[in-house]
Amino acid sequence: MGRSTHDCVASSGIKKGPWTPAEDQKLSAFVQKHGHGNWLSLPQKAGLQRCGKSCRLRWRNYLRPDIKRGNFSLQEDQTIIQLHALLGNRWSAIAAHLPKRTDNEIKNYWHSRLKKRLALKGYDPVTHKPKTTIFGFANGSTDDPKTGSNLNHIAQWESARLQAEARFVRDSDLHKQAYHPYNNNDISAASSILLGHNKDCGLTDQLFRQNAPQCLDILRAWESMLMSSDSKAAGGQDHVNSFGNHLAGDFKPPIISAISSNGSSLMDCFFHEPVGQCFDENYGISITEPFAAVHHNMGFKNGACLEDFGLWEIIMQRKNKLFDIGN
DNA sequence: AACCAAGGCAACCGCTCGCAG
DNA sequence: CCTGCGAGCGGTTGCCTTGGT
Repeated sequence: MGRSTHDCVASSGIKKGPWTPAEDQKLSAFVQKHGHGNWLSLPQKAGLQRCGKSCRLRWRNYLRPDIKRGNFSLQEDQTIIQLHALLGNRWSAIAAHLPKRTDNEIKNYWHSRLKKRLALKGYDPVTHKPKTTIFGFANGSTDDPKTGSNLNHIAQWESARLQAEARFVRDSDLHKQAYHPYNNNDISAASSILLGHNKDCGLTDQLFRQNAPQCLDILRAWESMLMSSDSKAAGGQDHVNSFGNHLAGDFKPPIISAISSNGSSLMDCFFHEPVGQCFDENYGISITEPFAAVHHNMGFKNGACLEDFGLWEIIMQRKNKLFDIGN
């Protein structure tokens, strides 16, 4: 649709290839002074021998003042891998969760580093599923009944989270069809809420609150159960505390500590980015707080990872099932 | 020192989408 | 509803750098 006439064509006078510092200077100065306005007419106004599309790309991916360059942090790695598992190759949506990073940079980083890292660990970079399980007891069965019980519990927890995500994505689509302000970034915006980014979403946030997605019901139930149990004497045998106690005697899972110490809600914990020590180094993906509790209390050595215990496969199976149903 | 292969990254290309007329 | 325009997105290309022989 009206594309070819506006694409960069190899016509005379239009320069291609790497940008020179002088060109960068011209473009930056012009955009910062006048705004970009119409990209197609910008090159002429700015005195550049480039096509508008090239200018736009250069500005977006390189010259914009709010761009962060340099190495990706551990947390950024985690976020990219998590979101790629959820969103696939939707780089712009992924970039929406990484402030100051461009979609192009993330895409390049994925192809040059993360994809290979996953492959080296034995994971399919497309499906994020382990190609094989180390101990051969996938599907939730383990030789250790206690461990198996714990893992099932964790799997339920993560399954609930994934279910919430899946349902929210569907809800988000409905909102979009009816009156939602999102465009094709709707999923990323939804995920943004889920992951605790973009605290101030304006209208989006209001819609989110007013329309209280059903997917959060399960979390509210968990939260109320947890809050009531938290007010009880320590050592109660309710669902969640027994989870913590069962794992390591007096150990209090970090998710509970978070609620009592800083007032965060379960929802916050559930959807918030995991803390650094919850990072599963072997897989290179973050895990939620309850996972960390298990991680620490089961005495996992640094070499252990989720799929070692058949857990990751369970989670991904459930996740795929949920999204299949949704679509 | 020269050559080559691999990796990283900026830039390009082709397509799609949303919007306005 | 149709068409054209402008912008955005994801895949691909090609240049430059680095490391190995």
